[in-house]
Amino acid sequence: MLVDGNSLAYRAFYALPTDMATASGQVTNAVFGFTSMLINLWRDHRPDRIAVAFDRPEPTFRHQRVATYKANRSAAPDILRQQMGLVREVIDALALPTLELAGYEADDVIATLATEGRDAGWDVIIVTGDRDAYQLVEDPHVKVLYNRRGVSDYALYDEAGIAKRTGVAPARYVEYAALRGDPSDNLPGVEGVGDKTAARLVNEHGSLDALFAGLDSLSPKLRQNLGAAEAHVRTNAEVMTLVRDVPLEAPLVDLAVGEIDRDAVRKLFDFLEFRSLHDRLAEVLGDAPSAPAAVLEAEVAVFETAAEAAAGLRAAAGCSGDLLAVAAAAGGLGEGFAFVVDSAGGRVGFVPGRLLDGDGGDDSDDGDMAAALAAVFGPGGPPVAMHGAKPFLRELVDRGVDPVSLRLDTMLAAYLLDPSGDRYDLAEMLPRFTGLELPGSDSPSGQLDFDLDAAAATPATEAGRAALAVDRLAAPLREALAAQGLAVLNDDVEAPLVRVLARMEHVGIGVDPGALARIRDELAAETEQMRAAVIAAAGREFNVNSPKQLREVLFDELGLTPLKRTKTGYSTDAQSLERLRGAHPIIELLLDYRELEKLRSTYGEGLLAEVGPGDRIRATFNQTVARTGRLSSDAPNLHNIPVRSERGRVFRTAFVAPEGRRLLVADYDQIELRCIAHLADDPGLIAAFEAGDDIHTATAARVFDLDPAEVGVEQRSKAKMISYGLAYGMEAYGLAQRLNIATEEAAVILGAYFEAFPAVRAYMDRTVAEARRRGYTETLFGRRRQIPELASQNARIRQAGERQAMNAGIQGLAADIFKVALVRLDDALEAGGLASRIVLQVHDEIIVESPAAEVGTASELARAVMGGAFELKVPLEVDLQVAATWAGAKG
DNA sequence: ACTGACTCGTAC
DNA sequence: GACGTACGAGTCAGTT
Repeated sequence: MLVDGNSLAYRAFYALPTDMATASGQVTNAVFGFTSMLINLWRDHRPDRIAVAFDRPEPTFRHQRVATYKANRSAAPDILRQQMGLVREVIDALALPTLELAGYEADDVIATLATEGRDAGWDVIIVTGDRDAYQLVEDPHVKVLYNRRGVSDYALYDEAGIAKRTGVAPARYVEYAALRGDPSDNLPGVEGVGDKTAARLVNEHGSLDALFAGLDSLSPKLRQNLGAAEAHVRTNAEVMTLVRDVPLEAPLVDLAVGEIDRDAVRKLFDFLEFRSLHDRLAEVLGDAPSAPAAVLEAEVAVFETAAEAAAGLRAAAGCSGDLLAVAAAAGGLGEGFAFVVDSAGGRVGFVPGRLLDGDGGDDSDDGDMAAALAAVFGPGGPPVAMHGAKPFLRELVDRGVDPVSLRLDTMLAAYLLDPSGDRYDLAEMLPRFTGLELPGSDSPSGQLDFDLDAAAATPATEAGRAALAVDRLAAPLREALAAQGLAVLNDDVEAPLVRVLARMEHVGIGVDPGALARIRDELAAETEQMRAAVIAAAGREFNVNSPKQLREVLFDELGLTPLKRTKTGYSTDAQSLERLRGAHPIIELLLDYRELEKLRSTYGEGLLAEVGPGDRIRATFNQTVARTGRLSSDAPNLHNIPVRSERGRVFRTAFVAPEGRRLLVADYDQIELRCIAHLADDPGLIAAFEAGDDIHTATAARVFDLDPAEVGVEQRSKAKMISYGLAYGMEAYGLAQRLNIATEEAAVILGAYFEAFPAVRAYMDRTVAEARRRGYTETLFGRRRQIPELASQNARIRQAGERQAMNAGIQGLAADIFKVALVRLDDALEAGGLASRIVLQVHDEIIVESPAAEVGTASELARAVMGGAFELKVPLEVDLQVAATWAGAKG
């Protein structure tokens, strides 16, 4: 078996996602795919010998013969090249011989050995993704195993197989390929000759000599094209013919397969985190199955009395050692929580919830328990590690304990290491970072696991295992964070932010349910009227909320012209309806109905359903959801409360400060555009901000080369649109849609923008290039985001990845700055001894509920803290409003 | 009754 | 195909 190493690694790289990486950040997709294929090949074909051939970087005779040979090849991405060394290490560990020779390609080496093997009567299988090897196929001894796509789809071709695939016999493959050309090697074929014609010509004439001698028998066009191309077809043939007598040092028979160094393999596979591959390899080699991963064993002691529990907690609080690992029971603090008592011994204590609720025994030692909780989690307590700590912290806050001691949240750490996950659970993380498994998880043997412990798992054992898992994860995660430059972001921003968010969730924001209900009721009455009007205009009853039924009405029955398609049919979205305005009275009615119904259902009904005790809404703020580092909000989502439309904005009047208090609304002015100015270091954009005037007017002045006083409304609006679209990688087409102008015109404006702010374009290009090279983007704070789409072969997916890359650095930096401001403002309000509380945040806006007497102080703090959260090359300006409701004085 | 895909619309 | 990041309401088809 002769393997083309470069070809296989290349295939593997493009077949597998580049977010496949070890905990320390080494991308492994190519080396994984390569290794996986190698193991499969071994398993399926059991060769007596295997050798792997590699290309050399030096030019070959082909480059000398054809100056443009492979000139169209772009360099392999860094993240592939990095892995070639690892591919070699895998081969070495498996003790397979490798071959390479300056001046020759891997194919030539393979051709030489294949020829030698054939002559010696051996069966030879050539493994490659390069079609040139087809010429080597020869019944009955030489076959090609051609890797089609992915890492597991390959076909074994004999002469008939090659003939079926190409239309010619292997012996004629070179002539055929010379005629059709090889775009990947930058060898053009004959104009007008593709697969089919090339095969026909070769089959009818045989050799190139015969073909060119018999041109007269061909159609005029073909004759002309062939005649014109004769020289380079002959050159193609020369270059495509593989060299069968490469001067190798040793003959085939000496290509001994060495003894596999199982220790080295284990070490390397451990480093690469190839656990399943290691098992597969062991199976193929007939080794005894490797010992199943060690199972995490926690010895859980359940405290029976409050006094016992308090003593245990105090002892834990006294241990000034490493992180104290804690885990709540699945039902939350009310059900109990566990903490690690003895890390080395795997001993864990569990405090049942009943002890916390003053039900702990004959004597009432609630005070004792509360004090003990505070001693562990409050000021002066030991550093604590948890997994997904926020709900627990929230419950502590609910119970009057101020939880300040969280240092590591393993879920947050996993998010920081790779924010693209959709969930971060302990059972998955533990084996990935430690080689341990939680009891009851699927065993690698694949057997059904009727684990009695798992079946009988109680809240105590579950929480105990979780606490110990957190304990075991702490060190490797800290290492991984440090290795990826994420330690500071974690320690100074994300981990402290958990408490800030827990406090915000605890406090909630005040609402006026009466006002909310009135808004809802009015909307309900109006939507009903609008619904009736739509039905009347349609001429029949139907469900207006159903896009499917609406499609039938608009496009089948009323005969309106559809403008846009969705996956399932014509689109009825607002943009399409807008363009149909005037075509039928129903359109206007529909647009009004949609607006009102959206407000009624999502915000009217939705918000009322979330009003809690004290007339306050307590949303959940998610810290591990948004891929860019932003926060998200749910139950309810308070990040999309309407503001742009008059009707929608009314909901903000229902978000109120209680009697005697005010809402202080502080928001960053143009933070993302300021981030762009800073990151791009664009003198023009920076100057536009420093001028302090209206940024969009200043931008328009530069783009259209005008005095700011001369900038018209239209021009300002165009500049504004570009500025907003910039962070999202908007193109001319998108701009044209927004401005309702021709794409060509939009392209001109966009061109003028980038001419006025050239460093912005340079920044965008640089960002994409760097992300493509590294496989991830990084904000100034070191926050990473993996973008595997950048390596996609699909242009649409790749371009989407490019826009994500451009956006991540910008939106991410704004998010970093904002989070710093949140943490510091919460601190500052507390340090100032104020009763003001942060009650809400919306990406660039912080809302503080402040006693009337504190409003001045709180405002100053907010402006100072937010404005000083990070130093950019442009000032960070903060707008402040104080009002009784979120609607405020002005927008 | 539940779930997930889909469409649509709201925010920054 | 064309503007990034979220969440949620409602419809609809399929499953339990």
